[in-house]
Amino acid sequence: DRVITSLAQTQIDGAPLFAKLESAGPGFINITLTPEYVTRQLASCRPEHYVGSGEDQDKIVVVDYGGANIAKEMHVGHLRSTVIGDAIVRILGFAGYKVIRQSHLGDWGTQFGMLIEYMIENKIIPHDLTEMPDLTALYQKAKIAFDQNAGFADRARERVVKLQGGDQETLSIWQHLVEISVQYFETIYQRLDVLLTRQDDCGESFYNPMLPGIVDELVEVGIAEKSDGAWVIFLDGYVDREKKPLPMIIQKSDGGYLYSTTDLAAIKYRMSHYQADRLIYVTDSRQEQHFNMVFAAVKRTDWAKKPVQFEHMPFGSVLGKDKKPFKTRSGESIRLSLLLDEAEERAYRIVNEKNPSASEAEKKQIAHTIGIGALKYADLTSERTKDYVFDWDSLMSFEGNTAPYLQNAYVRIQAIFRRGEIDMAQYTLAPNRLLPEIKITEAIEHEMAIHLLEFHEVIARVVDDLMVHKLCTYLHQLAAQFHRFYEHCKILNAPDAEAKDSRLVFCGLVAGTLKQGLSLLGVDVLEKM
RNA sequence: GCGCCCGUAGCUCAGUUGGAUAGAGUACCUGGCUACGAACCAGGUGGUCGGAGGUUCGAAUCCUUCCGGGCGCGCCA
Repeated sequence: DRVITSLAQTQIDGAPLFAKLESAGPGFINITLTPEYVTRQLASCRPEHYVGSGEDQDKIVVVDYGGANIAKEMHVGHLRSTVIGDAIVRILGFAGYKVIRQSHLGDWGTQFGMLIEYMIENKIIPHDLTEMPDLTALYQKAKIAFDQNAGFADRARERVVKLQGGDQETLSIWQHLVEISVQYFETIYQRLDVLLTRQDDCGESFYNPMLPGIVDELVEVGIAEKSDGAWVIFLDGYVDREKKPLPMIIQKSDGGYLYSTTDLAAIKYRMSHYQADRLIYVTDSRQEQHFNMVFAAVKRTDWAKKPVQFEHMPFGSVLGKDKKPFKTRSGESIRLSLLLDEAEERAYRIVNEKNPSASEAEKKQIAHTIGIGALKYADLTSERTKDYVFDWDSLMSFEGNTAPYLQNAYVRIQAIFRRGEIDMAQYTLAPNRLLPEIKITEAIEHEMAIHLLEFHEVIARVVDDLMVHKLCTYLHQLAAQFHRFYEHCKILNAPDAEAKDSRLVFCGLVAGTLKQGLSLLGVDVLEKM
């Protein structure tokens, strides 16, 4: 406060240089940054404004997206973790982190015994299964057999033992199933335009060989103990229904391992192999207790060779308009591929209506960009820990706080430069380029200028608290200010050449900020829409 | 029963870490395209911030307690 006050009192020739102070009732003062000060700040903007602060340079962060299950279609929950994870990966990368993406696929365990046993018993040869729908059909049949036929269930569990023991036939079928699933995941990643690729897939099977060593070590150092025949870790503050201490089980009494064991192994591996400084887990909020327990257990080990930050980045469920989990009428999860189809179809209809003269290829491209963009933005714009209500009509109306509103501001700016036959590059930040002078004459320009200067602060906050929606709020405000500016101030027909230049600088800075900001959310901008 | 999260306009959501008269979008009403793209803008209606106490100059925000909702709670992931 004292800094602000002293800045505010700095004057040249009796006029305030940085800020104007006004009384605002007893005990309050208004501090308004002067146009002169804001102009100077904006003029000193460098391209670095758009390439992050670099304060976290060289820090290593591992982002775990949770994992889809092999042999199952992805659904809205996976969309959420993929989109939120992608945004935070981009933002941390922008801020200077070395980011390592990890998709913790569910590619191991009982369900594979079930699938593989079913295939062998029913003489289904792997070669006949080529795409995801083949696997989901198989999964459904195998699941029914598993639930209704106790003999089959036993044989499926034996099959798991064979899989873990490295039995050739079992393993080769398993690899085939994984391959089909991974290819399917990759097509979804590509449709979503996320950074995730199959190189980032690192499923539970990867950690399987490490599990016995993890348990042995924890037993040896006395962190794990035996309870009811299982190896467990007791952690302070966790009790069960009968108020008895609630342990985290790391090895079942039958010798099997659990997901907590796998997560422990993954953390150890990420700390030693990747030298991670920060570990972020993007998963459903229902897993919060699980991760807190795993983190608490890790803190009792000596695995960390330097300070490591563990964070669970939970997100709420997706609900339908009836406030119940977003599902089809028959109660199944909605297949992600169909969801993406619908987003693009709805977008196409609107593009077709608003921009009928565009070529078919252009319409398709625009529909993809705004359809997927709107879908992703909707997932990112609300506070992520809350459940979120999915409503096609408001999501795809493309009015209000949606991705197309932001994209439209960018498109309007492109249209100005196109119409004026002006090279936008002259008005965008680049090394060794001096932008024309900014002259603030209207209140909206003043407001927008201050807001433009706050971009890096917003990024810094999101890097810190991982609340991506703050970036959405920032960008929406910027777009709204631009739309108001656009309605209120003539740009190409500005009163004089200097005003025109100044306003074009605003256009260039807003366009650059919107493009950068949206790209951090994984949303593309367009020249026309 | 224990633990975590939540309750803000009819609906969907923000609220800068305790500041001024609580803000957007949507819906509804009104106005604006012979001016750079109307997927836009301007104005209006709409609130006991779940209830009650407390902390203090000051509370949607912090504490306590009720009411209402969601989720988790030993060998599933």
